[in-house]
Amino acid sequence: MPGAGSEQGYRGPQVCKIVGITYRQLDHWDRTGLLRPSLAAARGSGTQRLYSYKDVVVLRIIKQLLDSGVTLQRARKAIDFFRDSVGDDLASANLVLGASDSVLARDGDELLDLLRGGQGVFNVVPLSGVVDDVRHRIVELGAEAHEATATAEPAPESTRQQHGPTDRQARAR
Amino acid sequence: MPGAGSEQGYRGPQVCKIVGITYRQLDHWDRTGLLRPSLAAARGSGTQRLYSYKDVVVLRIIKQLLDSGVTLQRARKAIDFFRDSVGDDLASANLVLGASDSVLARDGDELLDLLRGGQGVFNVVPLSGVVDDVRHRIVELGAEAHEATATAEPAPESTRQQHGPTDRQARAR
DNA sequence: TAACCTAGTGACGCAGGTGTAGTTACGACG
DNA sequence: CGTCGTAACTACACCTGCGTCACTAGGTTA
Repeated sequence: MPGAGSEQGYRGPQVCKIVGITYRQLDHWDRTGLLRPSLAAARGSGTQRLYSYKDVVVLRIIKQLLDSGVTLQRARKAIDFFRDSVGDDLASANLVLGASDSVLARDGDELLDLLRGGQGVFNVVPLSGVVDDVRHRIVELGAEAHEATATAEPAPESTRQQHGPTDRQARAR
Repeated sequence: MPGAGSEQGYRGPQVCKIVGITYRQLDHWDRTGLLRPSLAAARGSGTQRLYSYKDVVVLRIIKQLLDSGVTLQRARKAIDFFRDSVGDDLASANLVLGASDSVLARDGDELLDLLRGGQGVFNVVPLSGVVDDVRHRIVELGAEAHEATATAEPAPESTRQQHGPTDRQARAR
């Protein structure tokens, strides 16, 4: 076991443990384009995928969507939207999925407006919760998964930026 | 076409139009126990299923869940909960589905508490919206679907009961 | 009673998502 | 340079949720 530090990002099997999915799923999601490792793709049997910290968060979002009974298809659309409209400030708001579109709601009021306005079903993903969740899971496994502590992680504090009085609201589809 | 009034409830193909699903789906959902017609079950090729008004509303809920990308599996659990905990006062609250349990949230505050408290994904179904929705759809098709105007319908007004200051909150699983 | 319309039934098939298992190949170490 | 561990690849199979289509059987009307 060589000294950690040279590696960046997380490798496939490790990601599975952190996120709580099977390797088969991770593989399938890569091949079908749901989410491919942004640091290093697989290039044959002997190689290995390398996922960034953000990748892990996104994967965890997908996992939670699945757990709550959302289709992979719907998750795909949600992730597409997420990638387009969320920058590096993960945990900034709530991701709200309607029947045909996705929205970012910054605070509770916006959320209530959305829920009151539309007559359909909404799937709500509290992003900050997911980010905290991922952090905990990494720490818990940290003892075992000694190597590959990511430099892609945006430093332990910076994720905590609270939402200001901005009223921006992205929308897609 | 005999004078309407002798019949009660809605027959299969009609329900499909109102709810917006295919006959195959309705059939499948009956056979697999998701929702069977509460007024009359099918008893052979020549017979016909008879659905109550509440059945139609529930079916519409399922349909909207599907549209928003929720699995049939999850919908099954949701409907089980719905049947157990919602009486005849449909449209009373919001049906909130978490990863492992279902909840009825009466007002916006309860909703926000739920969303803030849990760190998972939530699927929110505004029941009053669904009831209105069904009503409109029946009216729209009413001109064409002349027959079988249900007596199971709880009279055009009585559904509108507003939620009082009660703080009951059912929960399952 | 024969002809029809309507609605439920059965069999078949397909696609997506995933488990299982065996195979292959990179990279490290002796 | 051979061996080994690990991770990715391939093939197969299964299960759910339907679409399609041909078939069957009440009920009604002629």
